[in-house]
Amino acid sequence: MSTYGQFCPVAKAMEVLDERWTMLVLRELLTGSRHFNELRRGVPKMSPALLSKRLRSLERVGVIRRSEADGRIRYTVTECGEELRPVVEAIGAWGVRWIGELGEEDLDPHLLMWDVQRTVPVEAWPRGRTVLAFRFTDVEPKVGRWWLCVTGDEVDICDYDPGYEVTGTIESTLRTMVEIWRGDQGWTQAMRSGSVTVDGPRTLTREVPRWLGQSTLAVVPRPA
Amino acid sequence: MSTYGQFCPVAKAMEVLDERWTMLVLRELLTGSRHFNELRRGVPKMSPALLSKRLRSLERVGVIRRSEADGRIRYTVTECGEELRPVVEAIGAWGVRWIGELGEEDLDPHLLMWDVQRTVPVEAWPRGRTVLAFRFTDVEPKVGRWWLCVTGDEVDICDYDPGYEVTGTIESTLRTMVEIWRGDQGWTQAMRSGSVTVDGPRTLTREVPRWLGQSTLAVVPRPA
DNA sequence: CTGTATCCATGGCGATACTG
DNA sequence: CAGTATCGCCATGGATACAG
Repeated sequence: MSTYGQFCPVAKAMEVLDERWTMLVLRELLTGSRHFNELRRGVPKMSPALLSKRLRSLERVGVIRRSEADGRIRYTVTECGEELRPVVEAIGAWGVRWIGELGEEDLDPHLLMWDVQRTVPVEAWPRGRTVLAFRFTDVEPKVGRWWLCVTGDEVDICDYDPGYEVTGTIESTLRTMVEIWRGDQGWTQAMRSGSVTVDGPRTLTREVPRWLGQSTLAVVPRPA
Repeated sequence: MSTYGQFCPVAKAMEVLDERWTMLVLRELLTGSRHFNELRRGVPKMSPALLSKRLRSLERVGVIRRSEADGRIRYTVTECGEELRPVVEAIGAWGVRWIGELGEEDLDPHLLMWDVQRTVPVEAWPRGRTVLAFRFTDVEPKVGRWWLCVTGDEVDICDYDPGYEVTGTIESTLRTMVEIWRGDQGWTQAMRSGSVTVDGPRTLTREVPRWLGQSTLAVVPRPA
């Protein structure tokens, strides 16, 4: 961790926070990830060695606590770490407002479906098993087909056909789905314009937007 | 500028903001610096080449605007940049609360006196010329003696004796003065304990704390 | 005053494989 | 599950000098 040689609190804070990946690890911790491999899912392009190193840094500074429970290692956010939530939120709000352009390389389907999976409002779904298939038309089939299975309170995401009867299929480009997730465009607009199509029972078109969540930053108003 | 390959707004924002020095340059811009060498005074340990590079990045993203006025180049914060103020403030507030320990290398007297100079509440000072001498006992004399001259609205800081009659002398370690500036400890406490001594007319002891400013983050309450 | 130009070393980080 | 180990690159950024 290199230093700035300044006593300014912003400088002292950034000595920790400006290291590559750190803020994203923090984001994961603050959204509830507590185990190593759980964190990895949120930052899949980060090497495990580096993640390990960052976790140590954060522990040293006092942002997280490392403990063992049930034979598993658990990382929990301390009070000090919890107070970084406003920082992460402020950065996110600024980012969603001012960094609108996404490169192709930002459009990671695994990340999107992982986000989708963990924000499914199960209470809005039917009680029995419901399977929603996703089809992204602009990426190679291997990462373009997903199945979201909701059974009671249980939510599963698969990148292979789990074999259950499919209730409906959502088709769009990956980019469109990401933009909807981020709140850059709305479901209704996208469906009306045809950039998203929902195949299945007629009622599904109305259900889908209520069955799927969005980024917490989607509600942030955009600059005029 | 390296990328994270994530569509998350936090990730997209950090692609810009996590580069070394960027947040400190931003801090300077948001506190009113508009010219290259003015910015340099705020980040003296940053090479001019790198500062130039960062300014270009920030301009490309839309955070600042580069313009020419009176034959000088001027950097102004855009609306996009202005909206980073909450981010910088949140980071500063967290930093002053949780990163208390300062290394010797953080104690830069030039930076401190530059800060002191630009936050002098001139209206609290006498109308005529007043000169306050600073003496830091724990650093080499070359950077341990300073003269703060306030004449009407004009404030000057010198690292050499300007020759005017000295109204009073403040003596302490550099560390103590930095801590007072940051709000880690109060003037009254420091003077009572003897870690700061004020030499001059008897009233000066009461005047000095009102003549000198503090970091804007000094008022942030500290963790119990 | 406002930067550029150049050079060089470092070490951060990415990639991959492997382990208790 | 939760990391280590190793390796090697190249880009970052520090230093210095110089220019319009």
